[in-house]
Amino acid sequence: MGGIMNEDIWHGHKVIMHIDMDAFFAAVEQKINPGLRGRPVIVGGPPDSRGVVSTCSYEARNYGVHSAMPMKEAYRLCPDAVYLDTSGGKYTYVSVRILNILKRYSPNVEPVSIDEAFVDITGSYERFGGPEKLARSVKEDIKREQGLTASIGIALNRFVAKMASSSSKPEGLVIIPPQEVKQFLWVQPVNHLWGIGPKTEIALKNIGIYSIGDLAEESEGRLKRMFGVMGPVLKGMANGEGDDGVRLCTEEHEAKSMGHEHTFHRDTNDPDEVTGLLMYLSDRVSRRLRISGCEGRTVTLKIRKSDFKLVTRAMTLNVYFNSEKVIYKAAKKLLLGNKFLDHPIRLIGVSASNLRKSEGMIPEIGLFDNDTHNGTGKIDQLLDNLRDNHGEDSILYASTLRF
DNA sequence: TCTGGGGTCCTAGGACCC
DNA sequence: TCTGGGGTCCTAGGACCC
Repeated sequence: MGGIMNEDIWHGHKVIMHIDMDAFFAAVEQKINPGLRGRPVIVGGPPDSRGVVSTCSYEARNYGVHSAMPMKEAYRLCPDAVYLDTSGGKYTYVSVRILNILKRYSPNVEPVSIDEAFVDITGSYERFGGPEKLARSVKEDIKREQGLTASIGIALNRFVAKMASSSSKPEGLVIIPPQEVKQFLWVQPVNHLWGIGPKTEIALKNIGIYSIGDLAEESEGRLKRMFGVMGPVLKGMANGEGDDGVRLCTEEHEAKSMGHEHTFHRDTNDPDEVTGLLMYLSDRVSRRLRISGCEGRTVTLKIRKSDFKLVTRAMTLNVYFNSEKVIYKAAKKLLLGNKFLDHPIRLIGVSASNLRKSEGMIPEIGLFDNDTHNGTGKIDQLLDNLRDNHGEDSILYASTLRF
């Protein structure tokens, strides 16, 4: 160590690795079912549904299919593809195994989503012979043990690492040394920057900013006037400045809201159909609250109308709740009180927010007495027990059976 | 082609309190 | 007569990410 040849280009910087699984859901399906290998696989539901593509295999991408594309359009482009529903359990199982692989290389692993994670390898890369050797070893482990490929980016902070991994999918490995961050960023279009979506991209183009390099040169004052607090942050990112702190997966992540939503196969304002779904969604939300030991105080009803316009109405209660009855009652009040049934509805959603951890005590109450301090009754407890022992769909409210 | 479902964060206005 | 300034809570909408 110490010779000029070995001088550490990372000295004084963190070394952050971003791992992104290639076409994750589709790749898992192809791994489980060898008959799907080499074929276009589209995960996201039946081809005639109103959904969008969640993930598709690279074979499907050759037909122009990509994620977030409406299912019906994917079908038009690639009618011979295999269409699959997403099935959470399988993917979570593989995801946990991949996180365990990553933990061999550093304890500082931050899962971003089911198929992505950041790893702070500042303190461990030397042990593996440098960042590149470490990354190659990670990819080999994932390939050998899970039969899947990943793309990896390494840089001095999280968002540059993420952009590095995105820049060479699939099976990529891109390392951006601290000295080369600006060259890497500035030639790219501005919408490649994390946090710049379609709206911001248009606003930036309107003032002549097309590349990240353009953004880096724009005056901070102008950006602040246009984008508020985000303005200067964006300029900083264009110059490679960003958060390099990795949040450990051992740190408890407290959810801020929990919700479920569903799009009807056809728009409807049939009261039975709408309230039936509302009951189902309320049930799902209350169940999630209880499983995670949370209570909420605010119920939000979300309605997407036939014209695709989104409306939300919220109600904050005086008491915390985690029972289906309380959520449903509030959601129904919001539905009827705002006359949402006067016009056809495309989607409804129910969510709970203003969350806190429940107090542990469960008061002694009668079977049909559901009006306890937090709204949890014996019936809910019975349902929880049934589902814990026999599965999530072992019991449903009668009115939810149609779904 | 007609646009999912799970979230987070930010903004802005109004009610209300001191 | 007119009418402050700060703070919190709540609601609604919107941008963005995976």
